[in-house]
Amino acid sequence: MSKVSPRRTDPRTHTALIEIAAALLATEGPQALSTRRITAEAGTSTMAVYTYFGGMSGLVRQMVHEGFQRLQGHLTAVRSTFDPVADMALLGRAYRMNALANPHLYSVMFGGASLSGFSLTDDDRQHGRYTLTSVVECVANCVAAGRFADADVAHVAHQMWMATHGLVTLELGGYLAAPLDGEALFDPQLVALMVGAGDRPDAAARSVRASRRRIERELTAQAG
Amino acid sequence: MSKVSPRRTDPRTHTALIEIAAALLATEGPQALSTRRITAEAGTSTMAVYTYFGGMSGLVRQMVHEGFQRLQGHLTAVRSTFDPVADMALLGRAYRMNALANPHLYSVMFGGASLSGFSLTDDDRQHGRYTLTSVVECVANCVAAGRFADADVAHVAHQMWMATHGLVTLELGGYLAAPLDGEALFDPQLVALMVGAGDRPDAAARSVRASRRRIERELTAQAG
DNA sequence: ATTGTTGCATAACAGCGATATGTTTAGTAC
DNA sequence: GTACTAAACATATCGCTGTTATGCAACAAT
Repeated sequence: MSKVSPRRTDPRTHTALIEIAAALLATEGPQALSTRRITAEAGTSTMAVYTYFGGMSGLVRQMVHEGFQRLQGHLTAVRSTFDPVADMALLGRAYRMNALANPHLYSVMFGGASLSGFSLTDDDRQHGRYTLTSVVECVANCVAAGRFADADVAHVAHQMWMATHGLVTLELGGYLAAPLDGEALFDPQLVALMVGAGDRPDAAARSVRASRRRIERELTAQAG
Repeated sequence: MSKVSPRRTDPRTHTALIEIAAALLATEGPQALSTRRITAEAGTSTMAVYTYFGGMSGLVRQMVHEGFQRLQGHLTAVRSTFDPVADMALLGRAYRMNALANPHLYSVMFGGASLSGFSLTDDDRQHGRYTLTSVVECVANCVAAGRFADADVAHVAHQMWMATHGLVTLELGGYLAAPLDGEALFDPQLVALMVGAGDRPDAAARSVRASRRRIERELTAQAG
């Protein structure tokens, strides 16, 4: 049982490969993702992809996991306030902004876009389902505050997720042409669903509208 | 000015290539779509793809157009009845069934899944937007029948489309695990949106539930 | 210093879409 | 009926892809 610790991998190369791949995916799209492009920009040989990730699929998987983590970070960054309906609007908007900021990555994460032979495993999807936990909590807050009808919380959260996901994916697919763009459709969509969830129409519209100030404040704070 | 009509293409080979490609996409997924696989099964050389479609992108584009045509056929097959809200539920269900029957094709049509270098053009998307016309008409019927509030018809139709599209894409992506599968979520999702569109909650739930008989009848009629 | 284990570069392989080149074939003109 | 033309199509090839076999270099343990 001789324990031999041979040459170790360089963690900087590991992160560099992921970052280069993510940048390539974001700027030039899925077509540009190739072992040769990535490793050339990283200054290594194509073998690095295999020693560090076991292949192209492994690298894509790491990117997807980071994408899930970033999304979750954006969602948990939305604080719970006295107005849970406005919180819900902010959650949806954060979800949409994250998707618009990384459209190709979002497609791989949720759209099922097969990228270089990569396909989601059930384990990967489990990371993605954490998306829902923030929404479930928010719906529970809405019910607790007496704003939503006391329906199945998980069902309502799924409705919110599906509606926002549908809006985002159609928008990314280019199917929401001006002047009916995603921004103009986002509020009515959320309001309609909230009304369906038991909120009174005028209250839902008012609270979504009222959340705009928080939204703009947080966006400018993030940019500055 | 001698008019010479040279050798013409064989329309049977044309349709055969598309059908083989569609079958391959449906059974083995996007990875199986290659000029060599398709032409080998068709008994021709790879050049056939280029003479008939100008390349792989052209063949995929033809498949997508046929997919749009079939979807439109399924939607227009939903007849308008005295209950436009139930019609809306049937429209959504037809949309979902068509997507579940051809998941990979649906991803290419709406998910923006880049397939062998193919990407949708604005012209292609215009075919896809015809999806909305059936929904717009149905919403207009709902408003005319006094079932929906007199809001922007196009906005409401977009909401219906986005919600159904979101449910379908998440379902295709494997994100709706049992027991919260798409079937269990479909009705609540539609009811919530219809309530948000101005329908009374109990009436919306009742009409969606009432449409089940028509749905089952038409499905069994289609199967038999 | 020797040895064992691993990182990683080089070169190669099978498969991909696309193309250049040559052959075959169908349709017209005479 | 024959000659001609232009497109259909096959063959071979190119540059690209992910992947792998091979070999060498580097580092830890003994």
